[in-house]
Amino acid sequence: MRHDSRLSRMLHVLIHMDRHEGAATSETIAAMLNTNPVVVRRTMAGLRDKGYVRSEKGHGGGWTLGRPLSEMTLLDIYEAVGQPAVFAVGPACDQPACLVEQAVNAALSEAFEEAEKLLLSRFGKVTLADIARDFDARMARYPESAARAGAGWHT
Amino acid sequence: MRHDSRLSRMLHVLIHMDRHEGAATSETIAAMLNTNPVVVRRTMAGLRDKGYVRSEKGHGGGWTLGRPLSEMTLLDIYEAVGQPAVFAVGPACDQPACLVEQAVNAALSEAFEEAEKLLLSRFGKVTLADIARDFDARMARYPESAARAGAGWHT
DNA sequence: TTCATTCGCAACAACATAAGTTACAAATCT
DNA sequence: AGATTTGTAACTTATGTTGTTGCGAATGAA
Repeated sequence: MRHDSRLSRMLHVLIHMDRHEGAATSETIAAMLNTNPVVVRRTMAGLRDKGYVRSEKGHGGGWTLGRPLSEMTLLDIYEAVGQPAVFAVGPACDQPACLVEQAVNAALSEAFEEAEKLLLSRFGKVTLADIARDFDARMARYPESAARAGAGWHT
Repeated sequence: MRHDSRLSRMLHVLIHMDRHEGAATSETIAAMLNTNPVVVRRTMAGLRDKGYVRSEKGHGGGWTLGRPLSEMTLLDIYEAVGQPAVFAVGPACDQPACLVEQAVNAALSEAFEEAEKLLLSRFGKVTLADIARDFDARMARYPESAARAGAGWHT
């Protein structure tokens, strides 16, 4: 099963937007993510609905941040992109009549729910500003990449 | 993304096999899982390779347990079915040149790895005998289902 | 006003993967 | 020999993410 990369992509975009003056068009963002402007609009729509970004039509329009990175957590963005299923494995049947299967589902659910709880709780504690800070640290460590990274919109 | 149900199915089958005398054919198992004999053989092949089950061809052949349920953990079976990807969400790119994306991947990986570690560690602590015991408890609580559940091969 | 720019959205195609199916060979037992 | 049963390859189906096309609506500039 190919995994869902929307969360990763949106985090990437948001941090770039924070480091960039003015609005970014879907076209620009798509080039950065190696994808299509329509995919960008589709995915960013969820973030717009929650107020994390704003969009403007027409000349000079595009996408801008709706609030500072310090006020967005991984959990916020995860939810804004549609709370995709966390796990790629799950039960064969949701309401099995078979008691064996019920016991199996119970054992699996318990483990999965615990792991999901941990994951989301951790997501809730990490802000995009934290990631941006890590980016700054990486840029300081690798000055040869810094030129590219600091030059605005890029890969 | 539809999830992978192989782990769930194999746990289900193994416990039924434990409660059943003699070999079970792929046909019988497939009927129980509402699937196809070939899917059963394909999935059980992994368990056979690890010795959790044995298969015999020809008359009176079929599948039997290779060791007691108390000596199989959820982790064992998870690995035997091919260690499917645990998570349905992941990075857009595995080796990004972009330092922002690297920072994003690092933040996500850290959270995912921690959750996966917890999940697999928990899997390692649960034996199939534990699940079978839970099944016994459920059967005691719901005697009306017990007749069906105890009658050998069923759904 | 007219025109270029840009988002919004519906509809459809491409692609990946789990699951289901068909067909046949090989092994085993009666 | 013949029936049963697994082993496996090849193909099809189903589902979900991603990619693409097309067109409408809004915005700003000339």
